[in-house]
Amino acid sequence: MKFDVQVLDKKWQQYWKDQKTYATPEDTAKPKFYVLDMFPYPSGSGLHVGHPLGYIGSDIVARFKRQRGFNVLHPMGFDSFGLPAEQYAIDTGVHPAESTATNTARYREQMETLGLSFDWDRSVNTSDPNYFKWTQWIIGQVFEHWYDRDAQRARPITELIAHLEQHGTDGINAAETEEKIVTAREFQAMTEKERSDLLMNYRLAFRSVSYVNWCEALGTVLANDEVKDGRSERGNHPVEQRPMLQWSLRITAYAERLLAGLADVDYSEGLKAQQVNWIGKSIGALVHFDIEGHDEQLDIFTTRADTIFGATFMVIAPELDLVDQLTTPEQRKEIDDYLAYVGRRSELDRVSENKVTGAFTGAYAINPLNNARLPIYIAEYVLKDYGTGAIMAVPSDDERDKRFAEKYGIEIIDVVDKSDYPGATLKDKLGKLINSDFLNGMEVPEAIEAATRRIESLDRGKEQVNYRIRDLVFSRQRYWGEPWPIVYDENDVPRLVPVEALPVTLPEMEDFRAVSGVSPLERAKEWVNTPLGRRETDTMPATAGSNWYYLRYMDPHNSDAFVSPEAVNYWQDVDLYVGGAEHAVSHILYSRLIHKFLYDLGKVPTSEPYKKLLNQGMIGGPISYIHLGVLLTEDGQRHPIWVSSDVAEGTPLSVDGVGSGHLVLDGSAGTRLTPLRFVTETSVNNESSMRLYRSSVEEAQRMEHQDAAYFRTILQQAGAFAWKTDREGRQYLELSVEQGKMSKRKYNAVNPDDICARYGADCFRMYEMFLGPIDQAKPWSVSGIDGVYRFLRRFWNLYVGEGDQLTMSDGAPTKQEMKVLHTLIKKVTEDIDKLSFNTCVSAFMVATNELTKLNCNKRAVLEPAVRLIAPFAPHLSEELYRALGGEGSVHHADWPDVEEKYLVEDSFTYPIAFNGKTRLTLDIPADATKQDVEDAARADTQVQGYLEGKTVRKVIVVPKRMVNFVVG
RNA sequence: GCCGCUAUGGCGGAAUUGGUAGACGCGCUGGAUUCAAAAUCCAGUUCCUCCGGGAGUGUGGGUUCGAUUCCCACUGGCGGUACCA
Repeated sequence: MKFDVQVLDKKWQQYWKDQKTYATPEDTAKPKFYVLDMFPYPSGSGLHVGHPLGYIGSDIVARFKRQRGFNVLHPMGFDSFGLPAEQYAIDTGVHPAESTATNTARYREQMETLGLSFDWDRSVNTSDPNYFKWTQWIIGQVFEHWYDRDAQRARPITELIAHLEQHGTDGINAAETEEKIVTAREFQAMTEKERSDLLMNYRLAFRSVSYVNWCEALGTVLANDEVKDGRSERGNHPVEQRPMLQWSLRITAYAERLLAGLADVDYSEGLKAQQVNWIGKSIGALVHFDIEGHDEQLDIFTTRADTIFGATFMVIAPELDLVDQLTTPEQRKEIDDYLAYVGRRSELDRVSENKVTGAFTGAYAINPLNNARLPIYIAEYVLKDYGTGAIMAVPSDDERDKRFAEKYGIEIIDVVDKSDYPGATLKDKLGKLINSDFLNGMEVPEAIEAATRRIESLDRGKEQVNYRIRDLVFSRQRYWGEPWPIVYDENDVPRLVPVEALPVTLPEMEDFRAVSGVSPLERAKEWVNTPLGRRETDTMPATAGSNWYYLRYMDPHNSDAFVSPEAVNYWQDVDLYVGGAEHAVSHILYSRLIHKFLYDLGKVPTSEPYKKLLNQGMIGGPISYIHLGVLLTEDGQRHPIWVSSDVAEGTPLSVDGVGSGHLVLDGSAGTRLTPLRFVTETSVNNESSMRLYRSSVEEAQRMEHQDAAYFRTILQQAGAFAWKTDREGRQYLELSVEQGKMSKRKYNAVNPDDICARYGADCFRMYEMFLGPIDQAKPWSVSGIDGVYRFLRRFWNLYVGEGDQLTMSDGAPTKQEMKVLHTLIKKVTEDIDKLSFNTCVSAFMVATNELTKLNCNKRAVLEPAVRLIAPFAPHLSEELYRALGGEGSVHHADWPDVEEKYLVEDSFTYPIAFNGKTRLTLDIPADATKQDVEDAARADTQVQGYLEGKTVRKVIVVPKRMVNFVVG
């Protein structure tokens, strides 16, 4: 038998596939363990070395748990619907179903190459009709329910209808779009269409006109989490706010439970904090202000009711309908001009400029506590979506109100004396109330309470909890997603497509490009018009399929239900969920929402989907940039040139064939990404730069390669290159470099296939684990992989000697050999449980070094070691296990138990410290008492040397730890 | 700004409840083997040093017989988020 990684990898991967070694048996007698990796989107570029970090970690746990006697569910599938697949299809002309199938096959192949122990028979695909039938069913159920705040759960819409018929809205405490009051009589008199419209106010999946993130370039609306800094996360296109008729999920109904549930799960503090921030709970007061000369009231939300005597004006969001009603004729022009200005401004301007602007409506509100007249302004800084979209402005205690007041010359009344709290800012709720009538002298928290109570007693408002989280926009005007299972009748009443008619599949279309705000499905006339009615043409976002997929793996082929009660009652929930931190908010939050909804329906037995979450750290790679500047020649001509990153503006330059002048960095200057394959690292201590040599540029001109083509393009953009010359006379440009997430777009992705081919999957797996703690970010580097390879060779050589023959002896192992083995068992068992895989690899190295030194060839030591390394190096361990005569697969073999008796030491090497500084060590019997240890130490001549001429003030002896002499 | 994470040799990193800082690996240095190289093996490798020692876990303080570990105040890096009333 030879240590030939390519042969071993292929042999055992084929064997596992043939034998279905990793199939999950329906064995409910065993305890279950569910290890899940986050659903990948199968992109065209395949896996890079950052992806497997999590996959290997979870695979080790899955294999470990199998060996420990658990029935392990460890599946993998693909999030194949969604924007990226569709954009790719539009760019390449390949139908998304086709590209998805190709990419999925490639992902699976790569995962098999890594030796991952997935049960592929349970694989799912969100774009598979057998799968999305149940996505549609679940969303249909959401549509058929409303949220009863008193019962704190979802209830069937039929129960709401029954209540409305008997009592109207009286006695209903529901999660709703807006507060509505309807009597039973009114409800009974309603037409079907009117009823349907009213119910939309309560449904958990509902259709409404609201301001949404519209992305013109993508031709669709986006959810809040798909927008970053006013641009689409996918494609980086500008996004604007537009009122549109859209389907949404009422996640706000579950805000409190989503918050409370975090206490029951094992997620990192950071991740919990992100969820808490996203939900954004704040406790404050809703206060009604009268408006002079109007019947309407102005409702505001504030967390600082105590500062109400400091309110000197009101501000409402420009988008509110109330604006039009409040504007006086004299102010009409000013308001219209301002609204036009706001309309012109993109989300991006708003975010980036952060300046205070506004306009006066001409109307006045009346402070309910002191009847002060407060001018009502509109201003961009007040958001229509938060609270009531209106505020009472207290310039003395709010940064933005202060800037606004200063700009428009509005009075500022100090109401909080912060002199007792030096260093406190306006945001801190600290200080003593002044100029505030009955609140004077109170500390802020007390005053908030008192003011709220007074407002309530005057019936001018109430305490209110407010959330930052918005309902989840669940419509996309795109082709590649699940169609909403909704049809509209002749009166435009939406009806759920019955389960027998599911799935609603996509029509075949030649051209599925989105056209401004209209779903491409509108063009599939035959598909849209059905005997049941007119189909909804919006599709669902990618999150629809991914927020419940972990349940489908429990029972992937069920055609009667999304999961059978038996399956879900056995598998319950995910014990360990591993994936990237980029899904910390959206994916985790939305699947928690759907899970809680299904819990309310009694379809799942647990209230949280993921018990423990591990976010693997990102593996970064260098991203190199080539710098573009302008050469301003003496005759005033401007020539674009590529320059070294360290060349400063104004530097005199002379470029062959162009002339001489100096460098200008202005509008046309900038950087372009450079494919790393053309770049050489600088030799000395400089990680922020790399060199692009002229020779590689010339090589690129000749190459037939995608990267070479891109590279030629960027070089053609500038007419000349201001080469520098190194010591050997070679010409180069210096590029700037930063570490970043691996992606094909940044030309820094490293493919795991090449590494597996060279070193074998076992080596790759152990090397990735050896890089450091799995949850920490780190740059990719192959330096060190040789060390892991050498270790595997040495491990192999413990078993296989000269002539590739097994060299096992059945002799009794020595005490020392058993100690090495059991130290290893203990360390690896504990560390896998702690998800500390890097230290496991070290432990294997230490044990291998020691056993090599001991020349150990005892079966009693080496056979258990094979079972221990199996989760990390599945191929090599399988080969050795079988060679040693093991039955079946090593991956079903029992995990060795640690026997403490082998770990007991006869003596302990005590560090002897003087005043806390360790000076020497002494071997003292392990069972020595404190006094024995002290006596033994004092008896030592070296110790006596240190103590000579000094007074021993105190001696500290910690048995089996250390000895410390405190001397003076 | 706010929230979270993080800081240890030339590098990745290790160090149960506070108890020998630098395990393991890379790199580097020297040696063995070889005609030579690769591969392999052995030894050394935190820094300073007058070879007695001394300093040392981002910085400054504190608690302690003893601090990488606990407390206080800073600084840098990474990630998230932001007119959220």
